[in-house]
Amino acid sequence: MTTLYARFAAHIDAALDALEAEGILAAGVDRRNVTVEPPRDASHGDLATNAAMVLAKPAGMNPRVLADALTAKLGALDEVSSVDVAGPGFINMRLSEDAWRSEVRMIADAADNYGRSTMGAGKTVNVEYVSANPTGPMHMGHCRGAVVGDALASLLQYAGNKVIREYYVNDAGGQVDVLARSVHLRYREALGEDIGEIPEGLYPGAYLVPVGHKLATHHGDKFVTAPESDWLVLFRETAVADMMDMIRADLALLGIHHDVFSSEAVVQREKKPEAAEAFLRERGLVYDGELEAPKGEVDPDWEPVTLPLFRSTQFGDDQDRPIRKSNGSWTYFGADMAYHFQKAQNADALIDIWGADHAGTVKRIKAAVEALTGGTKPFDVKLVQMVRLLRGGEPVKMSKRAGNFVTLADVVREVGKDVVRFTMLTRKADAQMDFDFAKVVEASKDNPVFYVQYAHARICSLKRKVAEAGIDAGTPDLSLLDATDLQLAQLAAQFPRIVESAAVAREPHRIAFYLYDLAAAFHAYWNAGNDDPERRIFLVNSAQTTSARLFLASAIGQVIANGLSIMGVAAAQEM
RNA sequence: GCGCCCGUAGCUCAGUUGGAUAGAGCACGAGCCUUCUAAGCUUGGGGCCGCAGGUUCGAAUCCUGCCGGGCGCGCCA
Repeated sequence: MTTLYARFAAHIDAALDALEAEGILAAGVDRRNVTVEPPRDASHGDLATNAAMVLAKPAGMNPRVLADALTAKLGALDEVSSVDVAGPGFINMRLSEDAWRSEVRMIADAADNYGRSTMGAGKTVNVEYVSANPTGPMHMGHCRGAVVGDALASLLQYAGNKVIREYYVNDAGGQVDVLARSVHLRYREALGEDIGEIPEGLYPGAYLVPVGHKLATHHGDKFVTAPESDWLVLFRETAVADMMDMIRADLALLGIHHDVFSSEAVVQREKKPEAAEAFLRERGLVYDGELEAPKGEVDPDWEPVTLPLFRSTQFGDDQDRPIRKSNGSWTYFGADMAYHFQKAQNADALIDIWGADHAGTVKRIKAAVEALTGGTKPFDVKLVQMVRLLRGGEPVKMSKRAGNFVTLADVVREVGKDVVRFTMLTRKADAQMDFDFAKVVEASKDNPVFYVQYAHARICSLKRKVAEAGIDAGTPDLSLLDATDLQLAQLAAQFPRIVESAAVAREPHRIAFYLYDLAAAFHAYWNAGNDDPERRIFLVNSAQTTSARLFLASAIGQVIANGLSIMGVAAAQEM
């Protein structure tokens, strides 16, 4: 038993096969653009397909002729009550009520698995997200990418992919040396020294105090006056490890757990960049050359230097990119390139979630992945736009310098994990968004989190009431569901295709918008009972109808719960 | 100067990958609670989908050029 939309896609495919066998349709015409969807206007029918229009031209046929031939086949199906051709060649189908009833039953049978797809065919997708520098706690700047990446990973799993959730720890650059020096100050402080103001350029945050204490406890004062070379590595590794513990704890507050943490330092220690460079040099994709002077503001200190450059212009970049600095060490890009090569070894496809401020480097890394994998590993970079933090419409002031940035932990503590996660998914990732502390906790339909939760809570409440009344809802007679009831089923039946299209587009926000629509339809259904008592779900005088409608309502609740689970949001039992 | 993203109702945003008469919420107007959660529902007005061309049966969606906004353009990370 397959879901309704999947089944009709198969029906249409079979009908086209039959037409090919009968010689009506030329064989081998590409069917990829054929779709089955609900028509925009419900008066057109329950399902529509564009098959005739899409296939007519490549098959050298008149769309109406093809549509008529298809119509004859589709009209013969038991589930179809009527078919007609409209406009330029749309085929509109109206389904029997039993088709929708059986979909309701299917939701109940599949339960937590309703909407799961095999589309991903078990292919492994590596999703790299967060990857915040290990120099302090998570702040709100990291939040959206974290939620979008995590929800996308869940979505892909739901759509049939194996998923690796990965975090790239940038523990090899200059910023972790700065971290180590900042910790050295805190270490001296822990030993009783008055360190005064934290100098410009070091991390001022108090979160480094415990790291200093720990080092003081373990090592006493032997590094106080020692040269930096004696303690830098130890302090750096200790600090990074502690920062990563903090970050993991922060992510756990959002329900986020990565499978793999990859260290940039380890990538370098294992000579991965050297291997990548050698591979690319062999193919003439790395060469020694000079960079052009930067455009825009003229830097008086600019001097041309010969560096090993990756030929990213060959893949559409504006400029070839250096993989090593003049001192011989790896650039961020040089190491990152090797890191992506490493990820590609264990996955069929790669996805990175980046902040929009890194948009400028997308081309070079895509170029590198293409060069290193010969284009065999699809690789997407999803950019996540900035979030503006507001409180009652006023921007929240933040200063990184002063160390008073808004931490993720604070926000989760204030408004809750579910609100943060849902809200972050109520916009396309590449659109800027506002996050207003006042609005996201508002209990109104202005706030989609509550609106969707409320629908689920109402359904749960209903189940409790019916159970308390001692009605046996075990074997409902679904023939008691009428056309009005079944409209809800039609919307619920779309869930599997929403999951698939969201997974293909890599846009988890579509789940949020769909759930909002479904919740709206349920609230309307519920309220119909306020105007007309006969339309209530719980009818005291009819256990039969009550159990049928409760079965339907439970199915809606199931779909809401499944959607929320993809988003990582709890389905409220009561509110 | 160059690159990326964006431009849809007064405001905040969707728009099923090119489909039929472009949709929600907020705000504004008019209604709906003795009984399943009114934290809700019903209903009205409101649009040159930034502009101009192009591609085709068909464009908010794809291409080109403008206009306007955001982000980014170092051997940083």
